[in-house]
Amino acid sequence: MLELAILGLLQEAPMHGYELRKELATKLGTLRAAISYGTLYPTLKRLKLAGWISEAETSNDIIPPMTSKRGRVVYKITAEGKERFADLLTQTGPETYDDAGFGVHFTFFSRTDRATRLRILEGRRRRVEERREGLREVLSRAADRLDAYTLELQRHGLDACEREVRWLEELITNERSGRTPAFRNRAEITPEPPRPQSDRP
Amino acid sequence: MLELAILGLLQEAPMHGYELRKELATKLGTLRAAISYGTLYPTLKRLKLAGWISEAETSNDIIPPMTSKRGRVVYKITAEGKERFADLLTQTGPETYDDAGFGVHFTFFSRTDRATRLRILEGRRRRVEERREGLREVLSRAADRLDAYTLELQRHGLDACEREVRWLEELITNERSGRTPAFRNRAEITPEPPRPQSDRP
DNA sequence: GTCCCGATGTATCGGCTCGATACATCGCAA
DNA sequence: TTGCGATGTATCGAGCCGATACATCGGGAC
Repeated sequence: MLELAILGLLQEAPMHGYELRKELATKLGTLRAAISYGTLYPTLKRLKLAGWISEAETSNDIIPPMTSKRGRVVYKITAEGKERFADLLTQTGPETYDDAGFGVHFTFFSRTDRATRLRILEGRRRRVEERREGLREVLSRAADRLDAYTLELQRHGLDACEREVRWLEELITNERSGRTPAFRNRAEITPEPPRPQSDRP
Repeated sequence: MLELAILGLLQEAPMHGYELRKELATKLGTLRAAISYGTLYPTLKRLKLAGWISEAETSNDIIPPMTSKRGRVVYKITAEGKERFADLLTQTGPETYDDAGFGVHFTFFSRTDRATRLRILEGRRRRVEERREGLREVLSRAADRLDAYTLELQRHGLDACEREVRWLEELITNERSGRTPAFRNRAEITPEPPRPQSDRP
């Protein structure tokens, strides 16, 4: 999964490890806090060894922010890497439908075809529905065996599942009807009834 | 975290691995699908080595469903294990506030004191609020740099965060006002005030 | 002036966890 | 009678995280 994410980001621009991590954090921030270095650097090594990525020349610095030339290693994607990316993006397995896998695939949805998008959305929906049914099962069958806190947790989980299923169904409908980029057609991000902190002068 | 969960379950009744896994799946099913055997059995070994749990005699079978005496190993918690459980339940660190840790702690909330419950609820709220702020940041600052799908994912994540914060605040209010077992006051799943878990014939 | 801290940057190590796999027994149905 | 699914214990490889180490740079405190 991390492999897919790295290839996807490097396809946009060459980057070094530190930058990749930050980019990963903002784009995939929905799923995990940030990838750890203990994962990132060995993976970069592995991808380089496999030939999907290669070190870019440090001479012409594409990246503006930093100045001098310490150890910084800039990677770029290779032609084989692009093929690999396309393959990974299209291939689906069970791991495609859990939180991390779905998030990464979804992030790169604009780079794949509608059929794949639909397949993944429906697979994810199936997965969440299974979880939902499991929770309903527990709540209806084992409710008397569980204490109030455990029950409350299950209810909250059930709620989240139902909400996600609805979200997925909306997205699926959009895909089917041709409106590719899914979203709330509201022009703003903030319906947000009360007044949180969205005032910016 | 798994350690805490196992000790908690074994405090209710002696169990063997397979049973623990099922119990884990229903009680903590909200967080993860089910713990894998590759994790469970080594952990049981480790806990036994540490002295927190011990093998129960297979002679008198406490568990009704199964019959004969294959390899089945039934574990029970030791006195040291109970202390350990109480410690783990009270101690809080950063890992207490991520999904898995919070879920396990919450599941055993009825076995700890109100002060600890409040501390954990507030810690979790802080954590989710941080994530929420991060997402708002991205949505307001980097919105033009991201494609529609990525944005939609962030929005969905933000939504989930806001929802969880509201849920946590409700729970915190309940705790503060003395209404210990948190719940929707709907009668549907039994208010459950007068029956903790101390019934064993 | 200098000294320390936080951001930038690469890298490794131990430990937890998962998924796959292997092996073995039991009850039941084709 | 055969064989399949549930029950049950156990190991292995690989991915990932958190902690840690090391090194440079810019800027603010003193």
